[in-house]
Amino acid sequence: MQVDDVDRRILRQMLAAPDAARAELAERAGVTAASLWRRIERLREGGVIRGEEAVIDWRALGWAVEVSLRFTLEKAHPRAFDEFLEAARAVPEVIEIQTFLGLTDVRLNVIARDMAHYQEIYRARILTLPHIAEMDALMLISTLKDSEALPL
Amino acid sequence: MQVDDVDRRILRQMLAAPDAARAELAERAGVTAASLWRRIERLREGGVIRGEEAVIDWRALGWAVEVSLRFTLEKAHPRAFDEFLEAARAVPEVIEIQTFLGLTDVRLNVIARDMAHYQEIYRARILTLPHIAEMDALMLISTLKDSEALPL
DNA sequence: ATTGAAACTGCAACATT
DNA sequence: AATGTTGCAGTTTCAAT
Repeated sequence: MQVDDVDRRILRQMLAAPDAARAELAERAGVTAASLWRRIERLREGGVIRGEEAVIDWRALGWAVEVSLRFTLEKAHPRAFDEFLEAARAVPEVIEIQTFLGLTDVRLNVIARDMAHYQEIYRARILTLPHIAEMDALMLISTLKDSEALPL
Repeated sequence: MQVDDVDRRILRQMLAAPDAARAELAERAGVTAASLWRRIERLREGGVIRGEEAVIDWRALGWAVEVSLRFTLEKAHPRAFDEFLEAARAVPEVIEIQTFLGLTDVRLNVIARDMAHYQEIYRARILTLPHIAEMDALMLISTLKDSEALPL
């Protein structure tokens, strides 16, 4: 899909000021509201903008623990990937799933109310996932995203 | 912050149908539009809802490669963390930064236009980051998020 | 919780460059 | 082919009740 400088300016503004009204975004990006609207529409259709998502702070909601788990799967089994992913998806506390090319096959992010709760989820719902060959875990401390310095 | 069942229902609906109009969300959550509005306002103030973000598909924008890099830092140096994070933040191609408790200290997600471009960024901007003791890299294939089965 | 008024948004038709 | 102008129905915001 064709994306020009104006589109990039709009995207940059959308990321920098996510809650701004469309009229304000148009002004910041230096286009009229109608033009902005048409371009956003095009970017949506072209798949560049997937949608607008509410960003939830799980910690504020009382889920104090987030753990990042890496898995290597049993490659011998032909359906290992599919079965593992399907099972992981069904665990409510798994809030993110990524697949990779490399030593590690899958990464899951898991949330829990506290460490005791995490242990519970870990034993009952993570270790029971099928086709795990190896895994390791890291406790997430903080996430930083830079909406200022992006390659747009 | 105090979050009741109605709040949770609203959050669930917001995650399940991010682009739905507020009026529709109100109906789905079984509250009036005014009530929905007040509750969303409260959840924002309480920090549970951080904001609404445009989700960008970097691949559709022409950034075909995304790599997840894990770093262990030189613990000897007292400012290693701060200096590493500051430097990482200044790299436009670094689109996500997370810090951990565990063997690995930091994870960066880096995007590039193609593999050649990635090699360039890797040599010029990643390997030059200060205080790296160890690192490993994984190429991201796909991200799956489950808005259906969340612990709400 | 309901009503209502003002502001804003999504979308379309048409003229303009 | 993309932009700006205008217009309007529908939605959101927010205060009064």
